[in-house]
Order: sequence, then structure tokens, then C-alpha cells
Amino acid sequence: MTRTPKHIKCLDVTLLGHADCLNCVIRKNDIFADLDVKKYDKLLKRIIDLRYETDTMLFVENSPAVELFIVRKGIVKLEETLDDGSRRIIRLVKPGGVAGLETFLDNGQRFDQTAIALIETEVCRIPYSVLKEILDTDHDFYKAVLNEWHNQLESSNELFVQISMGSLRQRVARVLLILIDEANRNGQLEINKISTDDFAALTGSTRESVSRNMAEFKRNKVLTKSGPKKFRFDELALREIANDSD
Amino acid sequence: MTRTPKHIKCLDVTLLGHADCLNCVIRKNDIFADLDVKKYDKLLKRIIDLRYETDTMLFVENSPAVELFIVRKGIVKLEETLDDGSRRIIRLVKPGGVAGLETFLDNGQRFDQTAIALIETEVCRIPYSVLKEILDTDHDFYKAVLNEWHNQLESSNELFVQISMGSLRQRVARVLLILIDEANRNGQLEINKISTDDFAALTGSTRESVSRNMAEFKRNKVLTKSGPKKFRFDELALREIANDSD
DNA sequence: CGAATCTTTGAATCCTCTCAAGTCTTGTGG
DNA sequence: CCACAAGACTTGAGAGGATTCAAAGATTCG
Repeated sequence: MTRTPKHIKCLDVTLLGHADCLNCVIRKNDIFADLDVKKYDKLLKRIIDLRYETDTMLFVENSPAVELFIVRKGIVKLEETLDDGSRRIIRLVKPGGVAGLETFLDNGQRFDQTAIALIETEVCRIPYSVLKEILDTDHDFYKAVLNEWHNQLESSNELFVQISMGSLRQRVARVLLILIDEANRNGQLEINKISTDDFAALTGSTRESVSRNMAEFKRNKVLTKSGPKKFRFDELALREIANDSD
Repeated sequence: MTRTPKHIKCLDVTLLGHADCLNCVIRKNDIFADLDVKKYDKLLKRIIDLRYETDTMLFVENSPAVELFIVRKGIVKLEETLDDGSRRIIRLVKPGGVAGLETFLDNGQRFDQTAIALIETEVCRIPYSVLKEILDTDHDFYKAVLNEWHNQLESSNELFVQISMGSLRQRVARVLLILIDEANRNGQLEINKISTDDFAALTGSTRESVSRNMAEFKRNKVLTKSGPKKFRFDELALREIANDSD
């Protein structure tokens, strides 16, 4: 039923240096948006800037939640392993979003999901101690955290709705649109191919069925191969398919 | 496609009186578990105790989130209306859980979903002003709130996983188990029937398909009619169906 | 009692899964 | 640098499930 799991890397991580929150573009949209960054300058130096290659793991389900990750570039998937051994992707974290929010909960908390870079991804890694210090000195910071939880819930619900209704054809189109949304921020008209197994875990389907739908998209020029692992897409056609109610 | 919506009541609500937090059994498991209730005695008097009949609305999507609800008995469904007019149940709130957590977010927040009593339900209604006062005087209370957001996310994910995988037969069985879980707290071996449309909105299917599966359950004595709107159930058989991987 | 709503059932169609057998890619060692 | 093996992707055929549309039974409620 499940294919021999592909090799999830743990080491393909590059240290890019210390975070530069003061000049970070992403920060304007994330959890630190309203924070007085200058005040916490020294503290924020403890934030590390990292690059994860495709299929590299950020953290594992059930391990202690002692740090969280803000995605600056790329996409992180959060997946759970089910009783029968299959995987289900619960949420996709895109730039500005947070993976590992459990870190904000009380001591001894563990990660609910496994986080893996879906494509090449850059993140800021923030230790619990930094968060705790900010929470203790800035009594309003918890509001930003509450907001982030809200965002997560919204984004989970969004995925839920997008993916638990309609034909597989529609669901595949919707997942492509989610990925495209990300590609478009970089002004590309291309998407990095993700594996059919990931598509299956996202749409709650099988690799074969996903493949068939993709093949149809390619035949109809909704997708066109444009490089080794890249595809050009017809966004309008995809939107039409995603909303098609026939 | 969508049936003329059944009549959702707005007025079938009974005022049971003021909350009695000090002696509340539910409170031990909810957001106020760690709160010094005596200290806030006067404040908590502003909490109202209500009973909602089946299909009665607690709040509507997009209206201002100025109060939240703690469920003490029954089940509340949170549903979103999709672009095509169909409804999708995003989450079920059971005793001890909270509906309308958005109230904790900053001013001007609106409810993300519509909340409707799935069966006869009793709740405590808590105005924003009460929450704000507690948050302002008790700097640790936000931790309980964070925990509650976490619970909501977990419960959404749980529903997502349970419902977006497997055959309809399995999914219907799983929804029944969720309802039974609630019935069992009251030591019953019965469940109140919920509409096939609700089942469809929960399983992401159609009323006809749900009905067919229910019919099969009745034939096989997994469910037995035991009253006007009541069914007796064979929990073990349901669990078997829910986990069946054939 | 009768109208409106909700539920059930049937039959045909379409979709998705499964199993099985290819083909294509990628990375490694000779 | 090529060949090969392992993994990933594609394709086909058949079976089984789910949806649709249509129509007939139940229920509910005034």
C-alpha cells in the first residue's frame, strides 16, 4: 500500500547566518510585525537563518517542541502518520507563516506533526527561550501569538474545504493553485514539480489517480513542461477546473 | 443541487440563569480550569447560561465576535458556506469545548463560521468584556487561551483526517462514533438522530449515499431504531467498520 | 388531514481505486 | 562517461463505489 518511503533527508541544511530582523521583509507579515525590534535586538540575534533542501525535515512528530520556524521562502508541509502507516498532509506553511507553534504552549509540549520542506525553503529558527523572554517582558505579545493560532486554524480549514470536496480533478487543480500562489510571489510563471505521492497525500488520493489527472492537464496544455522539474501553467484554466461544478 | 435550506431557528433559546462557575463540573476541563474563580466571582456573574434547541443558531459567519460560548452539554456544529452555496461542517464542539474563540482576537474581529446546535445543547455565553478584564488582570490567563486554540486546531485536524480518508462507509461510521462518544458521557447507549444532510456535510458526500450506508447499518443491526429520533448502536461493530482497511 | 420537508430506493453513469506491467529518471559505481 | 539498479512515474483493464436524477415512502407540523 505504502511505497518504500523515499529518503527524507535530515542533514541537507545550510546555515545562512544570524537573522536580520530589522531589515527583514517577511517580518512585516509575520508574528513579529508589531514588535519593537530594536528593543529586542540583542535577543533576536539568537535567531538562526537556515536553508532546507527539498525533502529535508525540520522537526519530527512527537519530539519536544523547543523551537519554532518562520518560513521566509519556499513551502513546508506538516504531515501526520496515521495508524495504518499512510501519511496525510495537514497543512502547508508558506512565507510569513509559522511551523511549530506548539512551542508557545507550556513546558513539555511536543510537536503535533512532522515538518518537511516541500521545495527548497528558507526559515528563521527561533528557540523557546527567546519567545519566553519576549512574552515575559512584553505583555501584549501574546496577542500576536493568538492571531497566529487563528491564522493556522484558518489555513487548516481552508485546506480542509479545498480538498475534501469535489472530484479529484478539481482537488488536484486546487493544490496546483496553492503552489502557484507561492510561485507567483516570485513573479514566476513556473512551479517546481512536487512528487505524485505528495499530491496524493494532499488530495487524499493515490499516486496513480493523481498521475492520470496530471497527464490530462498536460494533454490539454494546462501544464507544460518547461524544464527538468518545472512546469509552466495556465492559471485561468486551472481556476476554471477548480471551480467547475459540472 | 442544494435543497431549500431547512428552517434554522434563531429564537428557540431558553435562558437558564446566571452561570455558577464555582460549582460547574465542566469548568474543570475547560478554559477556566486554572482560573481563581473566587477572585473573579463578581465578574463571572455576567456569564449567562442558555439552552439551544436542535438547529438553533448561536452565531452567524461574519457577524462581530463579541462573545464566546462554552458548551456544557450537547454538540455545536461550526459550518462554512462555500462559494457554490453548499455547506461544509468544519468542526464539532463537544462539552468543555469553545465556539467563537475569535472573540479573543483584537477588536473588530468577526466569526469565521456559523454555529448551530446539532442536538439540544446547553452553553455558557461569555461577553468579550469579561474576557478582556480577566486577560488584563491575570497575565497568565493567555496561556489557557493558547491551549484552547491548540485544542481547536487538533480537533479540526482530527476531523479532517477522519473524514477525508477512506470509503463513505467508514466515514459515516466514524461520524457516528464521534456522536456516540458524546452520548456515552451521559451513560446512554442511544444517539439522537441527526439529519442526513448534516451527515453529508460532515462526510463530504450526498444525502442519498449517506442514506444507503445507514440503511445497510440498520440491516446489519449495527444501528437499531429505539425511538422516534433515537437509535441504539453496536459500538464494537462501528469501530470495526471505521478501521476496516479492506 | 394535507402540505411541506425529509428520507429511502432504483437504475444508469461516471469516477476512483487496485493490481499489474511497463517507461522514465536519477544517482552510483565501474 | 556509461550502464545499471532503484526509485518514481505512467498507463491499462477491471471491479467497486459514489453520484445523479427521478420517483416513491415517511415524518412532521400546522
